[in-house]
Amino acid sequence: MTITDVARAAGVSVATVSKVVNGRYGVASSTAERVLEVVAQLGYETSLVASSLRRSRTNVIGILLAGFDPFATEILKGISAEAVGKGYELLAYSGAISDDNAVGWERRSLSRLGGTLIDGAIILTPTVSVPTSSVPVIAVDPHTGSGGPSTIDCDNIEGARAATRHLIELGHTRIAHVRGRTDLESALLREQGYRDALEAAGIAYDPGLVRDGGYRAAWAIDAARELLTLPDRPTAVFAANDLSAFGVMEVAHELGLRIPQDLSIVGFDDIPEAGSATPRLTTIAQPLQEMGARAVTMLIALLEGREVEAHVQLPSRLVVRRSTAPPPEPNAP
Amino acid sequence: MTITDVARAAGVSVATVSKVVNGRYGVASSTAERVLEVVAQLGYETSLVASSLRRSRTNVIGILLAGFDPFATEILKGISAEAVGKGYELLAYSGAISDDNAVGWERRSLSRLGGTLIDGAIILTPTVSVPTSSVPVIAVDPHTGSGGPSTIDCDNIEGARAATRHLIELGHTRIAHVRGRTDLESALLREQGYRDALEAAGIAYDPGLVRDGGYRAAWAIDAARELLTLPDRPTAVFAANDLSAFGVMEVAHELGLRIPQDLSIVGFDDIPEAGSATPRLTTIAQPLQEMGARAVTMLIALLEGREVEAHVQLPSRLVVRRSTAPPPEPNAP
DNA sequence: CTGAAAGCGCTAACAC
DNA sequence: GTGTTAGCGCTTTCAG
Repeated sequence: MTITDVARAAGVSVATVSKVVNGRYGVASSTAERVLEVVAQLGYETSLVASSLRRSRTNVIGILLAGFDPFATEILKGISAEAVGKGYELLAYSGAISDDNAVGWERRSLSRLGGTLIDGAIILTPTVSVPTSSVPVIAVDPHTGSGGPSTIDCDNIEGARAATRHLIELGHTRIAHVRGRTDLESALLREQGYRDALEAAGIAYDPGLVRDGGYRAAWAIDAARELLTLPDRPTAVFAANDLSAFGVMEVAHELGLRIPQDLSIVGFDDIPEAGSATPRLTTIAQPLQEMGARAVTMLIALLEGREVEAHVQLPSRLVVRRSTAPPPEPNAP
Repeated sequence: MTITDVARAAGVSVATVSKVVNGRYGVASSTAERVLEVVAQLGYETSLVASSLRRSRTNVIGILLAGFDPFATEILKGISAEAVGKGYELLAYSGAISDDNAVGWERRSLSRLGGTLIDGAIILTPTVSVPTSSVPVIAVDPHTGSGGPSTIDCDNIEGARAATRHLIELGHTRIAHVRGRTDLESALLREQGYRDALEAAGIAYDPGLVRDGGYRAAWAIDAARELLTLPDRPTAVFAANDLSAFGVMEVAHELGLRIPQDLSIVGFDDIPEAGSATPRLTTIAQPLQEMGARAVTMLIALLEGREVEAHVQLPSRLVVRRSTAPPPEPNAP
């Protein structure tokens, strides 16, 4: 089903079909009518690939991501809701991820799609600072905050402080931290917030209570196993994201520790799964859908030649559920 | 950044660059080395668009959907997890949806991407039976069960029976149903299951207790408003999906009805949001991620020329949470 | 108003 | 081993 088939069936040239399909002027209405009829009958639809190779605009917004995890899909929901009715198509692309290309996928994806297929891109959690590209770009939860494209994130440092403070206020003093992906700024900021809150409460920072979780449940499980089998094990864990928190919960369960009686856990993100975990996870909520919506608004502004802020930060918020409680042995005065 | 730039910089022809980049034989290793160096330096990446126009295979799996809603994203998670390491890239595409193209988007998307950009497609909840297409297709939660591509769904009818039976066993007799999208087979089957269970319990089917919800919260809200302001209002509602159930919950709240004391609600799907609703929603769980995973397995089989089942049905399962309880005034014996 | 022709970036025959 | 050439399906001048 190509434009040539249509042209042949309608008895006109491909050029004419192209004009009709794209609503260009300079075609007799009788001809246009006949062509449209054939188009409808044959079910012809212009090929995105071929037209994007020739055209400068495609009205397609690309969303570049490393995989469809709960964090990414939550942002996608916001993007999708905001984009509806705006005349853009959405194309979420996840390149083939393997170990040797785990870093730098966003640059690869961008050059693979950019320039022709998509008019602009929203990149979710880029691992490296995104290079100046041929198309406008918005980065969500970016690598570094300066120099690159406009970025959107939430108040990571204050969120982490609030999480840690919550545990301190419950009476915890041995608070572990399962760190995020150290190549992301958000992970660094969350660790910083954790240390800030500790310091503000006069609790000494203990590097032995911090482990890498890489924002992934699998890694967090290893981290948690080390942490929770420590001679003087922590009574609370602040995990850098909800997925890590789930990993910690799993290990706690395995070890026979009750949550929250024996171990308190706080996550970060507030993905929908957090609310339905057992017990329901106390966490720091990021307005993920709103972040996605803002990304769309900003990208469309860019596409229309308007200026946008270099950086948008949305507030984070502590959501107390059932995974946190005072420590088993209250610190006697 | 095109292949021509690389060729010029390396002092060779574009054909040679193409051969090197694609690992074809017939290039001196010294030349290959030099080209690779330039490629790395310039950060060149072959354009998906251009190569797909020329090539027959792209190693890209397309996922065609109407929008990134919780149902679709849950399946995407399963697809993504299953596809990792299999050498395929994922491209989730949502065309610009508007009112006049709400039906038939899958055919349009398929012809827009098919043939060149993607090797095969997974279509989520197609509104019409998918035509024979140029590429292999798997449909999830399809329109009709026969004639078209291979399909995947869950046991909708038994799920709906279980949902209704659960309400009946709690003592409800006035059970309303908020119907799904009537263009989808799953919606029809769920209504059938509802009627089956009613009949099995000797409860007369009352058409006045059934309303269209279109699988959408917004529509379900209208439906619920009618249902819950009925003179002899139902004491329980079976909503065709979780999103509709949320709509019903919202109206109940608005009307001052307590859930589950005054009104019991059962949903369908068990999206992550169901577990974190207040109260937590009793629902029929579909193995959404597994359905996505199976879709990938089957599509890859098709791409490799193997045969696959025409239809895969996975079990559904009642998950009792806090939104269901016996009716306010027990039916006195 | 219509069609012929060029060319988007790339790959695959085929010459050299 | 390497380069030249012909298209993939489409849009866009530019003649007719």
